[in-house]
Amino acid sequence: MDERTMRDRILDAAEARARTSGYHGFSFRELADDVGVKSSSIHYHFPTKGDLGAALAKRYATRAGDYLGDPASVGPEEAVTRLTQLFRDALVRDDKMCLCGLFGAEHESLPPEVASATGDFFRLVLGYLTAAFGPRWAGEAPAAILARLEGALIIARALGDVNLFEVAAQGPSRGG
Amino acid sequence: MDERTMRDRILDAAEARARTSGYHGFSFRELADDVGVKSSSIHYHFPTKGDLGAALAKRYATRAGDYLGDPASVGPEEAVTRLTQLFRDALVRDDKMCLCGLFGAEHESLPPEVASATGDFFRLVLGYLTAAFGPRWAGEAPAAILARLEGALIIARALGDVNLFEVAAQGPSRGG
DNA sequence: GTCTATAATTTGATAGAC
DNA sequence: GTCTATCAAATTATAGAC
Repeated sequence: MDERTMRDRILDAAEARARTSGYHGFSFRELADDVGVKSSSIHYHFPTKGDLGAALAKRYATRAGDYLGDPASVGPEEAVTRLTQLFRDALVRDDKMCLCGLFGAEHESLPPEVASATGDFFRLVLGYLTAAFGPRWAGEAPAAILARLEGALIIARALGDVNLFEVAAQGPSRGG
Repeated sequence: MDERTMRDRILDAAEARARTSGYHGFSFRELADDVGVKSSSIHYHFPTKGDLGAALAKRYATRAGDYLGDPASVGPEEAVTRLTQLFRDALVRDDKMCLCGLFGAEHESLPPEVASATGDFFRLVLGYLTAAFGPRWAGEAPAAILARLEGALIIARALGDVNLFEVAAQGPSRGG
């Protein structure tokens, strides 16, 4: 049996489509077909597409935060390793974009509540790295690390070459 | 007078919208209104949306190549400087995404001809950096530099903070 | 080359029965 | 909570007059 709530099943279907096509690239009808209900039932759980998009970004950020854990107890290297693995999972395990990377690229065309929740994801990750690095950190800036991972995902997927992600994710520290 | 050809006026309007909303986020009707014609006239110049999207990505790549110049005559530092300025212009001057960064994120949901032309942009830039760096280059990999710039654009726009682009674009070489 | 007109489909969203 | 039925608007695209 499917133990997920209908709300979660809808969010799962929406996330899969949004991470492939973006906010403007999926419809309530498609989600309804994916889940096996009618589109009016989707509207019962999420009155508007903006509501759904915002819930999508919020759940995505919450899950990322849970995966990354407490920055105070991981240390700088482990923090970067965990974040890198989060993006590698998106590429290899899910074969999908980072939801908020794609929403971030569409930022100006999103309903305000979706744009806001997308921003929260980036603030969460930057805050995580900043906290894990501590005030004495002299290495690559949190924004540079996160940017590299978002971009690496795009390039690797656009060129169909997983290794390009590893090359880009490796960053400045090239063993040699 | 407007010296641009109708084809270019359409591409200009389409680029502005695509760089804000993505491939799935604009319509022929909107472009027609922007340019001041009917949507059937847009179809005369670009029979399908895929034709338009591919032309968009091709023109974008060509212009980027013209801006970057011959890699054999610029040297590694100047090559990175020029590429960085290309992305800074997108953020500050245009207040738009990189067209191919957004198309790349939507890659799996694009018509084949658009996905292909988008890939050409990334191949062009990576080839440019690779050529400018030469075989003895031991610094940051071309894919890492390009990834950082694409991601920096997304993050800076999503958080409405131009300085985040500069921080991320700065990369590993932090003067201190 | 641009227009009017239109086709066929899809979109986000609502009303009301069950 | 899901359904049927429906809406008004928008979508990509085509046919044919001018």
